[in-house]
Amino acid sequence: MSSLVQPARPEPSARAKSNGGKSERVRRHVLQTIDAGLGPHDRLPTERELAEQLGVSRLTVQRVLDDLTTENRIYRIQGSGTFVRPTRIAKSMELTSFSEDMRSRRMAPGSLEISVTQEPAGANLAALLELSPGSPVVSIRRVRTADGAPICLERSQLPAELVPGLSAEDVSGSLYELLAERYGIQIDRADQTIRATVLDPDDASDLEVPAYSAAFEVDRLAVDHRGRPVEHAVSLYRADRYSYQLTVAVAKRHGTG
Amino acid sequence: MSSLVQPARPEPSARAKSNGGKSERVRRHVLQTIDAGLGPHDRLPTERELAEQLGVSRLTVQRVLDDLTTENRIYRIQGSGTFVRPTRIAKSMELTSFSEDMRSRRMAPGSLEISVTQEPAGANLAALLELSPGSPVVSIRRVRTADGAPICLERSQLPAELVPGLSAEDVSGSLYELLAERYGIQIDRADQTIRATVLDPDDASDLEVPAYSAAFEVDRLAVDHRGRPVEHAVSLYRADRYSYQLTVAVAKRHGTG
DNA sequence: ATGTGTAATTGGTATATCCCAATCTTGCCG
DNA sequence: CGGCAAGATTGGGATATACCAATTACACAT
Repeated sequence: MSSLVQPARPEPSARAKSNGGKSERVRRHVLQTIDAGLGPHDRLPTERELAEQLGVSRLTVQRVLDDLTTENRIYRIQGSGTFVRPTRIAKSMELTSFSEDMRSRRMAPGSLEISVTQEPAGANLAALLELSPGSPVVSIRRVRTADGAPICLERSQLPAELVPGLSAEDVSGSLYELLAERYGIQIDRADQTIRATVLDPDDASDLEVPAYSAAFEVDRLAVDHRGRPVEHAVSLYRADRYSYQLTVAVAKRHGTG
Repeated sequence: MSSLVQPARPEPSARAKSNGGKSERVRRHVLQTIDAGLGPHDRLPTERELAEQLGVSRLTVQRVLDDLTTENRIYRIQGSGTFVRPTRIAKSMELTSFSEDMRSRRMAPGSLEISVTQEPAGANLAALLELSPGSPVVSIRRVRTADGAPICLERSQLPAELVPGLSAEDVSGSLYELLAERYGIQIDRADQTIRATVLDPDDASDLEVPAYSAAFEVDRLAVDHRGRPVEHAVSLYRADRYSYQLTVAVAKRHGTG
């Protein structure tokens, strides 16, 4: 339906530095390297190589790579290397599970009407989770509450092999905490698409609001630190109880290029 | 109407480091210092002082302050000091003006039905812009377009003294670029609250969609690098043409504490 | 009282160096 | 062939040091 759009791009406002700092040179070099031949998940030269090639110290290279990591254009794995992120999406913000989110407002998170089922993955979902089509997937459906009032209708799907023995009682609380504690899976980041929408009568009923009320629809793909997809989720948030507040800032320290 | 909620909080997932790295110690110390007695815009000890007090190198302190800057908990002014940010809101993402946003998708940004008026500030607006009530404020109303199609209805308000001689012809393009080029005002960051809503018939008509269609309402307060409020704006985005896509990530390198 | 220039202060950038931790490679042994 | 251990590779963290750039404070001249 909607044409997906990204809110930001690594094209900072004009702020050319006359001195031509070395960091900028390194940054440009790395970005050119990426834009030139490198595809997603390709490996960049090592920090030590870049430092030597460009005639700067390794720490300077590290700073630049730190920035690019913050901007989600690359990721690093200690002992392995530095790699190109697939799509360069917006900037990072802190990952929020529903439970953390609510607790930070001193509200008690909970769940209603939990169902946990297992089914074979369709083509789309299989692609998202990097499974073969038909692989078993665990589907979790929950109405999330804060202090008992419904806030969010959440449908999560995970590869069944990652969560053996998962039952409905397990997911009355935080799914991410459960993943970490029982299955040793650390969610590292997630790509989210947020849309404004209106609720169809069924979903509205579950959230206890009138049909066609305004809502956020959040589509999320969460991955662990190695980039392995762990969870696909679609959440519907009541607009009258939930809004996004955030601070946006122009990028620091990167010249125009 | 809606209870404002923040999507994130600086409470990273449990990831205690056993070694007790120095960065963590410094981070904790700084955060405690802030939480203890310091209020908004109070000055923190200098980098050199912190380094000496905590027995670490200045560079280590700088890294920690870099992180806290990224997290929008502090800000730094070269030659002056390091200061506490007012409210600790979510994480930063790149600031996007509508024009930049559209160009990054290779769509041509434009404006329709521009009106520029001047009026005295009411109490609320005056407080937001840190003016005395009744001070003159320039109001800009625009229907923003991408490739000619209406996308967003935007109402901006700026202190009149900041933009002398502003006329309707001036704001057919990017307001932020105009501020930078003609008035030397660099927008540094903005606090935004994003809500899901439905369009009332008037606004829907301006955006050429049916009444009560879904939309994003973005409430923005933009400030320059010294924290001086420059613009207050309320924007309504067509949900069928616009969605937010972003990558969220768990915070790096900060232990649980 | 007002402006002006200089010096001190404070954050910004960069270097060289060291060791640690996670990962990957290689080769040996069963 | 499989598995495991040692070593090389690679990012992570920290130090000491030096100089630059923006801001502020203050003494001084007008």
